[in-house]
Parts: sequence; C-alpha cells; structure tokens
Amino acid sequence: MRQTKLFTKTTKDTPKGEEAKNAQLLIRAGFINKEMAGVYSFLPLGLRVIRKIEAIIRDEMDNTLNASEIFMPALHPLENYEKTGRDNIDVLFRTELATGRSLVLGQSHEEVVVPLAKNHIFSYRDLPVYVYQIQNKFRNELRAKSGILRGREFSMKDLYSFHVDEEDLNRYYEQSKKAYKNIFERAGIGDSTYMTFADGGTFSKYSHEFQTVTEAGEDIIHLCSDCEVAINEEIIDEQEKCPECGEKSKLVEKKAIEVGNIFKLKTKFSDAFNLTYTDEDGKEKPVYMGCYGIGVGRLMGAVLEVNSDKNGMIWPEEIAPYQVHLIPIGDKAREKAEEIYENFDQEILYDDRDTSVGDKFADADLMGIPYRVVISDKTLKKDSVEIKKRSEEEEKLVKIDNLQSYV
RNA sequence: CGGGGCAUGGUGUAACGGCUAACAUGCUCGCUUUGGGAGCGAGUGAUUCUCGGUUCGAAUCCGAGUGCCCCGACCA
Repeated sequence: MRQTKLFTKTTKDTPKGEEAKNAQLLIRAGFINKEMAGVYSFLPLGLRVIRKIEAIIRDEMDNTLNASEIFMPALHPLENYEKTGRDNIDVLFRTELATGRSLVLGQSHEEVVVPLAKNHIFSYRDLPVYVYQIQNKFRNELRAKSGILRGREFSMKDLYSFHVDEEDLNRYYEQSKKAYKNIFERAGIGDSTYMTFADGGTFSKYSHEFQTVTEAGEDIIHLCSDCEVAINEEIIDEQEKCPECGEKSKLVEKKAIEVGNIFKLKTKFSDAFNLTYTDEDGKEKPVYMGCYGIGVGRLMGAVLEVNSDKNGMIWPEEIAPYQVHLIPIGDKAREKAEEIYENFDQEILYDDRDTSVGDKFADADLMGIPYRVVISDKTLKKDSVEIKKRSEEEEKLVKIDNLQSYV
C-alpha cells in the first residue's frame, strides 16, 4: 500500500479526553476514530489488524475446533429474551419495529442460536455440532471506558457447541482451552494471558476466562506463580488454593483484562427453548451446550496495552497491519524503492510521501509495523537496505537481492 | 446510577469581567531542504458546547441541560 493513498492521518497531539493507552495510540496513528463514547470506526490500518485477528480465530475455530461459521442478526425479538428471563438485564439496547413489536440489539446470541438449532438438531445423529460467528454486539454500558477495551458496540466471536450429554460437552470444553491458548499466543499476548477460574453460574462450579495481565485491566486475578493459571477475585475466598497445584502461598494479585471466556451452559438455554434430541433408545433428552467468546476489538486493545513504547505501537507479526514499512530517503532511493515495492507482495506499506525523514521515522515508530526497511543513497552504495525490527534497537544492512528472506 | 474533573479554529492549548479571542500544529501557495516530527515568506481556518440569567460590557460570573474523561457501582 502506498502511504499517499492510505485513508489515514497521524497526529502528534494526544487526543483530549483519552487516557487509555490503546485509544491514544490508535487515534494518534489513525487506526481508529471515535464516533462517541464507546463507539469507534476502524480505519484501514486498524481494520487490517482486526482482519488478521479474525483470520487467526477462524483458523482455530475451523481447524482446531471443527466449528462452522454462520452469521446471525443483530436485531432480536424480545420474546426470546422473555423465555430465558434475560429481558430485564440492564445492558440491553431496546428498540421496536414500526408495528410496535419489541426488539433488542443482540448483546449475545443464545436467544437466537438455540431456536436456530431447533431446526437442525433432532437426533443423536445430529450431534455434536458447533457453530460460531464474528459479529458486532451491542451493550448499553452505563460507562464505556478504556478506549476499545469496553465499548457499547464491539466485535465479538461467539461459538456455541451442542452435545448429547455432559461428558461430550466436557471433552469439547477442554479442546476449546487449547484453541484459545493458540489464539492468544498467535496474537502475541500468550506470555501475559492466563486461563483464569471464574464464576460458573448456576450449574457449574467454574467457568474459565482468559485474562491478559495489564494495569489497564478491570479485573483482579490471583495468579499462581507455578502453574500459569489464575483465579478471578470474584470467586476467591480466604481458603482458596491454586486449583492446579493445591497451594495457596503462591498466589499473586494482578490486574487483568478478560479477552476470552468459555462457559458450560449445560441445559440452561436448551430447557428455555425446549431444545431436545432423540437418543438411540428413542428417548427424548435435553441438548447440552457450551458457549465460548472472544472480544476481537478488546483483544486488539489488550495487545497494545501489553506491547508499546514511548514512540508508539509494537505489533506482533501475525496481527500487524503490514509486515514491512518501506522508507526511501532521497530521489535515487525513491526509484529503487518503487522497484522493490512493485515486486513485493501486499504486506508492505510504502512511505512514498514527500515529507521529511524525521516525519517518516516518527510515523513508522507510531504505527509499529514489525520491519522498517530504509533505503537511501548511503545504503544504495552497498546495494543494500537497512532493516530494523520495531521491537529492537539495532539495525542491519542487508543486500537488496536478499531482502525477501529477511522479512 | 453515585462522586470528581473538563468543554475555545480540524487537532492540542492560552486569554484579570473590558481593544479585532492569542499561540502551536494542521491545511493551501511559493522558494529552499532530505538519516529522527526541517527553514523562510504569504494565506486559510471560531456562533468560545447549548439554552437561560447577572452586567454598561461575558470565553471568563451564576443556573439548567448536553457531551467527554476518571473513580466507584454494574458488566449474560
């Protein structure tokens, strides 16, 4: 992408009234634009990051968890929520049809996916099945906060699994932990993201959250220094021990942001809609369910809270908007840069702007693309370019012919 | 929803109740410049959030509303 064609502007000024690091950086670098509190537009660079995160999620959903992608509506009939008793939760956005029929904007999709499943699940032969979607959710938060970490409209992946019994649900639930671990590792926050025991609701002792340790977090978790697991403060008591190793002395308090959550619904929603199947003996039985969420935009924000420095963002390679930021200095270098750009693939952002070197470097640091490639008269004399990783200080000269193999 | 703070060109800020609302940045044009947010010159850009009040006079004081940020509560 040529930077002169990019629909984006950067700014030196920190946006007024944005204290969250993720929002400051994303707005300054032109990745997002605030429409109102808790509601953001995603601009080309920000959208590319979102798409990369989604690609990782889709890969793990499709290949690790054998799930099928669907797309459900954001408009839901209120009656479905009356059936589950969730019609009075306070984050529900309410609206209505011209006819007066009451609707809500979807904040989650159990009320839609379960009636949908009733058309597809009749027999034990139809189970298990897994469906997921990536879609915007709407929650009328009393207080949106922390940039894209808690918005009123936000993108979320939600997966729903359907099983013949609790045992099969447990099997899949364990498998989902692995997929989630893969996702957060690939997104570059594996080292700071911990599986966390949390409230399991009416039927289960625990659910599991995936919490990324950061000061920008909203939750307190108690992290076991040995086991790489944590307990959410909401369920901790004086006697609590690490659920993995059984020790309690090793628990350390940390602030963290919940980037994912897996939950055994069991028959709670199947019962509400009478979702059942017929087993081998011709007996009618309830379907067991699990649900599994990941906040896509929140994950993007969490990455920045963990990964940035005073000059700007530092994107992990797999979710970076581009892999290479190509910067020419001088007219001769520009000719060569054009040539390199034309022969490279789509993963290059080419700073073809007519502006000063310092301006280009500052923007490159701000945008945080993993590899900065500078080409100038100086490097051309050696038939080379200079490569610098955003996450490192040192730069190195590389022959132009060998460039492909370095990035 | 309770508490606190803020609201001035596109952006970030300044301005004792008193002159044509200032500075920086951005943007446009010209010249110059090219290894860390370049220089000079000329331009452009504002209903000082809204409504009401006090006053000879309000960006400034008072009231209400709205919006934004932070703390708390809330967060299937």
